[in-house]
Amino acid sequence: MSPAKSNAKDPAMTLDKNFDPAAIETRWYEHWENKGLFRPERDDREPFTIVNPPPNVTGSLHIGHALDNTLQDIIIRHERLKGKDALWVVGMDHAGIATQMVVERQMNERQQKRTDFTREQFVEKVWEWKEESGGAITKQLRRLGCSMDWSNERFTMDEGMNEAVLKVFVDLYNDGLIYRDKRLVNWDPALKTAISDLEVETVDTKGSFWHFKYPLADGVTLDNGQDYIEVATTRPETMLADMAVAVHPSDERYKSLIGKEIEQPITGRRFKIVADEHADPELGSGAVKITPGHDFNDFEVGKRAGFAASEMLNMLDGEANVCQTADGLVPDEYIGLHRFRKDGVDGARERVVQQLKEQGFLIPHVSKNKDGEQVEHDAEPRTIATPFGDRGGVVIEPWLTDQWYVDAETLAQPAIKAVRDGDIEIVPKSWEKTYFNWMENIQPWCVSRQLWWGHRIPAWFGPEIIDGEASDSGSKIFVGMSEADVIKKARAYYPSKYEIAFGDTPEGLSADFVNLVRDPDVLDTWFSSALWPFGTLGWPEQTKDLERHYPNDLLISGFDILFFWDARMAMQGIQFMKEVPWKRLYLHGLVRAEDGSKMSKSKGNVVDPLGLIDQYGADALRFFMAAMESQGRDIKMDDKRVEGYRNFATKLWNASRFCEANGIGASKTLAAPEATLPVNRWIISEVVETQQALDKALTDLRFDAAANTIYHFTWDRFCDWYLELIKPVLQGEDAGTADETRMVAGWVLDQIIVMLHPFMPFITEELWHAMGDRKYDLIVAQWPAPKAAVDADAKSEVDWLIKLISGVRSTKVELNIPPGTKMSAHVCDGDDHLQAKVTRQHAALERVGRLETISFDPAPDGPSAQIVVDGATYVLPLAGAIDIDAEKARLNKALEAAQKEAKSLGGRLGNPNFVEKAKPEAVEKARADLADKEAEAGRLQAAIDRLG
RNA sequence: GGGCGUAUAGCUCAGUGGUAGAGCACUUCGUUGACAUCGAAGGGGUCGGGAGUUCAACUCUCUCUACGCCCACCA
Repeated sequence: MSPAKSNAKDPAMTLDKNFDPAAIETRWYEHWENKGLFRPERDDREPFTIVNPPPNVTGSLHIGHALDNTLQDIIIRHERLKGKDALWVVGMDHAGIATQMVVERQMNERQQKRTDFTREQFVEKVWEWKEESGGAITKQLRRLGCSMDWSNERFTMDEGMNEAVLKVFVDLYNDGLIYRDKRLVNWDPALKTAISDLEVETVDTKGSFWHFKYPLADGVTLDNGQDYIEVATTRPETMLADMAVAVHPSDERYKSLIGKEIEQPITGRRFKIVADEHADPELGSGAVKITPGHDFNDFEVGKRAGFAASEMLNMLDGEANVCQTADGLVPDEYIGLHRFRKDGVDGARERVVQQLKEQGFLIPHVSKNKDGEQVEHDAEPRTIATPFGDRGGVVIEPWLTDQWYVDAETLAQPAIKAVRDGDIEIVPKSWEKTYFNWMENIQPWCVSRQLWWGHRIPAWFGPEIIDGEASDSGSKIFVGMSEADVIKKARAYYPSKYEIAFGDTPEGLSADFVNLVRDPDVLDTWFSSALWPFGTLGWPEQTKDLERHYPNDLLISGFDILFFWDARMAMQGIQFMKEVPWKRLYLHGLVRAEDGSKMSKSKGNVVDPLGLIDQYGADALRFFMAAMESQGRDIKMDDKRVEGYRNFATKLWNASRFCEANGIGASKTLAAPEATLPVNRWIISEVVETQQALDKALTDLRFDAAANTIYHFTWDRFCDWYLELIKPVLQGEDAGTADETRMVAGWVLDQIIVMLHPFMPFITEELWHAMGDRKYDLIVAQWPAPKAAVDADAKSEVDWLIKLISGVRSTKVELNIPPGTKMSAHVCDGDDHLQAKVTRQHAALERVGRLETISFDPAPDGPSAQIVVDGATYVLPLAGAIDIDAEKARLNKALEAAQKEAKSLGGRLGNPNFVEKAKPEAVEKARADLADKEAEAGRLQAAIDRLG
């Protein structure tokens, strides 16, 4: 059964004259999927497993996906063809922030906002959006030809994954590996949520460095009588929450001031000058203002200075507008201002600078202008490494909040060991160092997000019992798989006089009941995707899939998510499965624009893979990705190259048409046919070598080498030589050899189709069926098993044939002889062996080489061209006038090349050190090569002499 | 500040301890029924600079230069 359409002009031919990818791709994809061929029943076979990095439900296929998924599909199709129970797990990521943003944006367009709805209503709307508009990418992955197991498509928020996430959270909590802590987090004021360190992108931006006088209180002065200490900052607005000034303990200038106080000019707050190593005497004035609530360094300094996190002043609200600090010292006119200039309105930063300037506390920056005159500025211009949220796009604010943290340091240890011990092999190996470096310096992972879309944290807060009575602290935490679970735990905690109730809003406590309020936060999306390798296989249930397919064999991902995803899978996988998630981790690079720059929407240089598929076909795009993927390098986009692989597909198409027209069809055997003709034995040998090279390349994850191997075999060996050489056989009178050749050619074409299938699944499936009736589809066919060895004699004979024909051709071009001219040759120094070869190959020599006769008689006198191949000289008499000078020049060029090589080899062999110290094989080879080259030079010289 | 990577033909890139390869581009020729999305034949590189190890280095080591990326608390 073949869905191939047959609208060929020639009714005897199945294949159209032209190959049109668009005409076959959809058809074959639907065929495979409908027949369930992406996951054939193979419970008895060796499993092979890859999980696909779940794309965002909001996403659409970009060029990076095309690369990532092509590579995975090549591997999974290869393993499937090798007969394994190949499983490629697929699904989508709920992408908390991204998805919530998309839905909120849609609401904004309708003049609505998230907070117009209840949380439940909003989440319901997100689900609706997901059902209607989400997952466009899954259709696009199908267009690329990816053979993942759609029948078990997963979602990071489906029931099974929810279960897994819950259990992981609860177990980690019970083991003390998840905890709640109050500390500074990266706060995104646009999204109003905490984000993890990894989601912060530091960008160099132009900023200012302001210098201020901080007046010393109580009439204290420096030795020089100065009544202030100079501090400098890039963030003057944080002065509203300054709690100290730090100087280096050994800084002589300020030693006397340690312990003395500052009176902050705007807030009037008094605080101490403290000694701390953090202050760098070399930098600025050597004194640094300390804002523990709004700076990561200052937070640490503040702790060392004796402030508890709960005492640290906060002056910003969730949207980074100024709010009153706990001590009430922020002047009213600042309350509500944005942290800095926004929408053309000055913010706290500008206001602070202005006020201090007016009060005389600003120390101007002095610089020289073009004319050498001194000019004063408010601040020194400076490049500042500024943190931005990777989603929200605004400057991140270090903000003091309570959040949930994963003890990544503990989880990292076995994950580090797994790579060290080789339980996980990272390919290319150079990434190991990056992995170790990050893992060994890993910080607590902030996993709570102040969003509505995501896995809600299974933690409930209740009043703490103090002295047998419920306090109003709300700081007692219950973590459980369900409310029932939590009730049980709460019951055990609270004295029996208390009833326990759940409520979403804390109510005033009555004497006889306590409210448990669920944490409103959700988990970081990466928290759930970290469980992908086992959560998708059924965990926490002990399913058969889990048993068979965990650990996965391989993970392919871009290096850009090594920390986000790969490393966290390693940690969680080992923690919960006691085994690594995958045996190998392959990291590929980025696909860059043609000019080498990073593709980005803002630059407008994004290449749409679907456009390339439309233009050149999915097969061509896939082959491009494979051919360009060499380990450890980014890929530069190159349309011309994609076009080249489209041409390759066309070439194969036409070769198949040739076969079909000549009665060559589907092979009946898996093993190579028995063959007698050298050309057939030769091509079988080439298949054997190609298959070995291809398997090795794929095992080594050398996609480029794999692609090039099959490309060159198909085009250079099979099309350019084999098909040409068998033409005379197919049209010859000997029915026996013609039949043998048809068998062999059909078998070789089958091997090509199978070996090429992982790279170009569509055209190969089409050809597979077009070439004859098949018992099964190519996608589940068998990988080549030629059961044949390389035939050295056949190889040597065909190599000679190719050299001779090539020699004749280049001679003609160089002597300006029309290529179609038929010639005859006389052999000098030929032996019986050569005579036998000539006899066997006379048809090919005549048809392909245009040598009508090859005589072993001496050549007649007269003008001739001469070719030296493998120890014999072929003299080609020329009918017309020969350009003697051109022929001499040609022969001389060859002679010089041979002499040059002979000289080099001779020189090497003349060096006693070489003969003594080099490997014997190397010496032996040099001797043999020298003999060959000298003989060749001799023949060429003789040929030149003959010309007179 | 630390780490990693890359520098090979006009362009994009492979490559091996023993005198350099591919695709595209370029030149010349070609419509003998698979293919002009093609065929044939060519031109083109002191393998970033320097030093070292070695009989031998494009390949190993060091160093310099240029570019790229990642991580990091310089107010």
